[in-house]
Amino acid sequence: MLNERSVSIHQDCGDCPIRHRAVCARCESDELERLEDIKYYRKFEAGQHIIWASDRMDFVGSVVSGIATLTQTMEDGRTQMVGLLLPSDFVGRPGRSEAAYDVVATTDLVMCCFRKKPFEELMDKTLHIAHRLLEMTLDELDAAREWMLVLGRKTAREKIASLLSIIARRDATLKMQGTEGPLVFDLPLTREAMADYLGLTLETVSRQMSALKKDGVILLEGKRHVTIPDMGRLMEEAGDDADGGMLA
Amino acid sequence: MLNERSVSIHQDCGDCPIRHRAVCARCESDELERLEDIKYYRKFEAGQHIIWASDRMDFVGSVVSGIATLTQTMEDGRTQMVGLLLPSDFVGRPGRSEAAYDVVATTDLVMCCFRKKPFEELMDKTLHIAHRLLEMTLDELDAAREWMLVLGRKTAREKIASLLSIIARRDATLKMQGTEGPLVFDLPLTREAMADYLGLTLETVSRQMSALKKDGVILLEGKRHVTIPDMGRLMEEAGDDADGGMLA
DNA sequence: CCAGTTCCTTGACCCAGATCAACAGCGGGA
DNA sequence: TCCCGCTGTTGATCTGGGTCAAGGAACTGG
Repeated sequence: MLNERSVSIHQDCGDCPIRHRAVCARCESDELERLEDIKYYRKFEAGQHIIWASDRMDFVGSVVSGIATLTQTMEDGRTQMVGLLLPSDFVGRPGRSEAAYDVVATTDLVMCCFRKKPFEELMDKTLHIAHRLLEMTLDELDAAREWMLVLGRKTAREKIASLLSIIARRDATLKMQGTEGPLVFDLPLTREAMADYLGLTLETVSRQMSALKKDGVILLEGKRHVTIPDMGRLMEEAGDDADGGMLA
Repeated sequence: MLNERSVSIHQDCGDCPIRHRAVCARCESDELERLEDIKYYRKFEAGQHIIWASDRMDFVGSVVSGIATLTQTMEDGRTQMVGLLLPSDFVGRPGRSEAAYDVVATTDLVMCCFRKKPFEELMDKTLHIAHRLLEMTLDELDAAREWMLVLGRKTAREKIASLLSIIARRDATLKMQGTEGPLVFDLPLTREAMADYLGLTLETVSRQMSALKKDGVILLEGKRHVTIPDMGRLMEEAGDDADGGMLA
């Protein structure tokens, strides 16, 4: 609401950058047309709340570009990030009217939205949407469970390495490159956001980043620009020996 | 496999105790008949592995009675429980052939199974099944995220209180009673299993159980029989002030 | 009845990560 | 230009929960 831009961008679904990964991925052209009828775009600025926990939610949608976080907060202020939303990820929960978590844009962000009611009606008639959403939800559930292992059992160093390897891998798939050569990317998160994701304090995050840098596991240029010379090494540090647990 | 009983129990779906909560909950009688054609029961003993992580999985199913756990293990033996499966919960992942986690029966257990292939085919034609499964998966995702807050940000005492309140609430709904009066139940988990769920050691679990008992938050009779005189008090101890985060 | 198991409890000590604190780098606005 | 606010780093110290160790209670089979 506040300084959100009601945008009149309109993009043809056929040219959409997330066409083949989002909730609409499996739709045929006629189904896509019906989605196109009810879709609209919204733009959010970095730092802006997209949804407030326990607010009424009357839309669902897909992240088109930018990054958002899903966050839970206790009364005394302790916060835990419970999801990282990248382009093509789905926001919202059909069949529930209240939002369960805060959704915050960490970068400037564009969403492709649908009003909840029409989307639900369309989903009831369109197996391709229901199936794709089920598949995406199952992937997210796997990712959440992977993350439970990180939170419950890994050391601070392993946690940092796990987060870096997840971001690196997602970034690589987004750029359509393999994970053999050195990987280079910009961290989309502040040290505090990383801490909230990992169940640590920002001081510990900073210290472990410095330690990984000193040990040559990562290279740091400025605070955010990361180079990973050897992905295998990083995964060892994460305790994920080679096979690698993925996060949606 | 080993000492599993290939059972010839056959139950009419109409009389099934989980009829209204399981993946088949929304099915009409004709849809139920088709499910009935492909279903079969399997019985597992307490302690027995139902599924091994990374094994080929060629069936899915619902827990009819008993309790099972979903567990992840690192190479060095650190383990984290990532799910607690109660009657009506669904096991398996349509569209994936490898199991992602170990599934272990913690009590004697009966499952209503479907071979994966026929189930998937049926799901493709039956919206009521696809929708119910989506709904259940979304609930599990909420529960997993709720649990991420517990693992990442709560103290040992809060973790124990959280687990107890979840078990107490589930038990109450199973018995169809409210959460006003004192709640009485038997813990379905050993101290070690509780520790694996909470990301603690069994010693810490034991100490905190003793502390909660000393402070009158819970009453203990033997090691497993728990009475909760005041549910509100327990939820305060869990840091969930009153509203209460639920776990599927 | 006893020996062996499994599950649990309790104590003593230690350490990884939290907490408290000082400070450095770096835009951005007037 | 200087100042301010934000993000990040690093040091000193503290502490919650881990680790190691010694038993106790209940159950099982011989």
